[in-house]
Amino acid sequence: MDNSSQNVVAIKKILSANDTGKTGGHQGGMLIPKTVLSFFPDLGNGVKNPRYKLRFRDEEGNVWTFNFIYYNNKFFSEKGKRNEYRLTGMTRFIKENNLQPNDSIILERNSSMELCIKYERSQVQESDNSECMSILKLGSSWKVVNL
DNA sequence: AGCCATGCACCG
DNA sequence: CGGTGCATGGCT
Repeated sequence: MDNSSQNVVAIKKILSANDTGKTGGHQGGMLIPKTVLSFFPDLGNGVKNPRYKLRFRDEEGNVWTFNFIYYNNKFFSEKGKRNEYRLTGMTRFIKENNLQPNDSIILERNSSMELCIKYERSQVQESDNSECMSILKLGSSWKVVNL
């Protein structure tokens, strides 16, 4: 095995309200805390606002393209103050999965360097449809019966 | 350092 | 024209 290139395989980011767009922001993505940067390819600081397009596969097999951007104008202009990383282009992913603030997004890299994305809910879903659609865990002697 | 917010460009 | 993302300012 050769693990010299990457040792961080999975990261988890708890979504802020702004990340999900709930606060009226339309930045379309989330901030990447520096503590989790080693998961991502190095963007360097040679140019202003460098970026990569990264493809992530979700658990249903859909592929999403997000932009990993380093906003670093702090190092390129007198008045620049930006020095942070963001992953953008996630609006549709967040909407389709109905992700809320405090939910988590988990990014993983498998052995072939393929990126995957999944999510984890920390809040109980709003009880609009709690009547009949709770998650059901089936034991081996149970089966689903259609009425 | 991280999160909130927004004017504008682009694109369907 | 509405939704989306860029780039950036500002607040905590």
